[in-house]
Amino acid sequence: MDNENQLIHARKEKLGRLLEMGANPFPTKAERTHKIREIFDNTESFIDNKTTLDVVGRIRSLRKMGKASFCHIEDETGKIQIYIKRDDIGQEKYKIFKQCDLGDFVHVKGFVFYTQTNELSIHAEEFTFLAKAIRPLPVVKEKIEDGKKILYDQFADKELRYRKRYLDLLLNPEVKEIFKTRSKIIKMMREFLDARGYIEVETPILQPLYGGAAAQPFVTQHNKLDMELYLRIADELYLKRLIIGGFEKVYEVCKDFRNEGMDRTHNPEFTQIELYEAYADYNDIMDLVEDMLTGIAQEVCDTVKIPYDAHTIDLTKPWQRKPMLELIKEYAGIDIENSSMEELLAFCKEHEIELDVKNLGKIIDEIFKRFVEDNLIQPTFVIDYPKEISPLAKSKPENPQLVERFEIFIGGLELGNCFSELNDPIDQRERLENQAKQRELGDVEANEVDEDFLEAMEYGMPPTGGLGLGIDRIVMLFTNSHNIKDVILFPQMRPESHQD
RNA sequence: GGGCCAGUAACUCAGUGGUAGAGUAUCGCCCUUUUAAGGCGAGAGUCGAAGGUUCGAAUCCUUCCUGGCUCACCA
Repeated sequence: MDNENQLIHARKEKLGRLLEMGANPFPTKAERTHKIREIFDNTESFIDNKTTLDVVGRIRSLRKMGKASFCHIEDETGKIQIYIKRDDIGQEKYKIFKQCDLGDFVHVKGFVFYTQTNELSIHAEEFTFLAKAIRPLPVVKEKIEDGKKILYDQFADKELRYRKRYLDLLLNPEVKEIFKTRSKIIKMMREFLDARGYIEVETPILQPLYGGAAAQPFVTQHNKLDMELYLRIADELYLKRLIIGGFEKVYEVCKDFRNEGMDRTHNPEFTQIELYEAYADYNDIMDLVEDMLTGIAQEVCDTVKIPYDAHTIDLTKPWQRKPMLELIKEYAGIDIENSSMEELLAFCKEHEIELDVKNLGKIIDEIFKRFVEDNLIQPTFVIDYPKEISPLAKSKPENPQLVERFEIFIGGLELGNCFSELNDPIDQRERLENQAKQRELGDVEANEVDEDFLEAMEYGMPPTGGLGLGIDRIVMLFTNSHNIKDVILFPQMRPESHQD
C-alpha cells in the first residue's frame, strides 16, 4: 500500500530488518525471573549480590544515543529504566535494539544499579525482542517535578478512550485502577454473600418470555427452534423459581439487557447482582445492603465517608429509611394521601409533568422523579411504593395501596431495588394480568403474563426478600466516576461511520 | 428527542475568507549515565462527510455522521 501511514511503514521496515539480522520479532517464549515491582521491593539485596535478573515488559519511553541508550519498560507491576550499552551486549545486539520503538515488548537480562541521577535501573547484559508493535502508541510524556507527575500530550479524547479502551488502560493508569476496584467490589459482594450461606447460581440469559422489570427487551432468534427469544431484562423470575425449588439464599451476578436510551447512568447491557432470601422481608434486606456496602466502602475507600462529586457521603450505619410519600411531601410540597385525583393532575400540569398513563402510581412516580431523586445524596432507603408500579411486590398489611418495596439512593444515583416478594399466586396472577392489560393499552414496558412462573408459584413460595443492585452504579459511587461509561470496560458506542 | 460545545498530522493543539501550522512522535546524520535527553536536517494532512455561497472555503451557509456536557425520556 503506497499511501500507508508513514509511521506504520517505518515500523514494518524495522520488522523486515530484524528478520534480515536473524532476530525473531515474535518469539514464542519469554524468560522472566522477576516482576518489576519485586526489583523495587528487594533493591538492596539485588545490588549487594549483583543478582542477575530476567525482566520483560513493554517499552514506554526510549532515549536512543550513539553507543548507549536508555528506555523504560513496563509490566503489570510497574516501570523500570533499562541502561543498554553497545560494548556490553555486542554490536549485533545493539543494532537489533536500535530497531525498537515505543510499544514493543522486550526481554532484558542484567543487574540492578543506580544511575548518576540516582534512578534505580537495570544494566542490560542481554537483550531479546519479544513482540514488535507496528502501530505507534499515542505519545504521552511525563516529567516528575517536586514529586508531582506532569503529563504532556495526555491521551484525552473521550471518544477514542472508550472506543480503544486498551490504549486508555495503557496510557491512563487511573483507568486501570477503576477496573481493579470494580473487580474487588464484585469479589467482596460474593464473599459477603457466601459467608452468609448464599449460593451463586446461573439462570438463562436467553428467555422465551421476559419479565421482572419494566423495560423493553432485545429480541433474538433461535434458528433450529424457529422461535423468538429475548435477552433478559432481569433475573427475578428465574431466581424466584429457585426459591420455590427449595434454595433459601441465592444470588446471581448478572448481565441484563434493556433496549432503551443511553446516558450517563444507562448502558444497554449492564451488570446487577440479584439476590433472594427465603423467610426475609424488605427490612432484613435493608440491613443486608447497609452491611454490604459499608463493608465495601471501608475496604475499597478506606473510610465510610466517601467523596462523590462535590459531596462527602457518609455511609455510617444506620441509613435513613423514609416513605416515598413523606419525601414527596418534603421536597414537592404536596400531600398525596390527602389530595384528590383532580388536584394531583392539576399539580402535574402546573409543573409540566407529562403522563402517558394516568394512574395514581405513575403520578406518584413522576412527581418523585422530578422533585426528590436528585436530592437524595446521603444514603436513603426510599420505602413503600405504590402498588401499580410494583407488580411483583407484596402489599403492606396496613395499607394495601402501598407495597413493601425500597429503592436505595446514594449520591443521587438509584443503586438498587428490593421487595418483600409477592408470594400469593392469586394476587400475582391478577397483577400480571393487569400488566398485560396495560400492555395492550400501549404501555411498551409492561410484561406479558408468564404462565410458567405463575404455575411455579402456585406450588407454594415462602415469604422472600429479593434485591437487585446495579453494580455499575455502585462502582461509579466508590470510584467517584460520573459516567457509567467510565466503569464499563467496553461501553456501547455507535459505529464510527453510520448511515441511515 | 431538544439546547450548547467539539471533530485539523499518530498524540496534544493553534489557525474566523487569500499558498494548511506548532510541539511531541517519525525518518536521516551526530551523540557511551539519559530522563518531556540534546544538536542539525527532512518527510508527513480526504482540515469528520456531502452539498452550497464565493474569483477563492479548515474558516461562511445547509444537511448529515461521531462524541462530550446538559435537559427530557427510561423502574
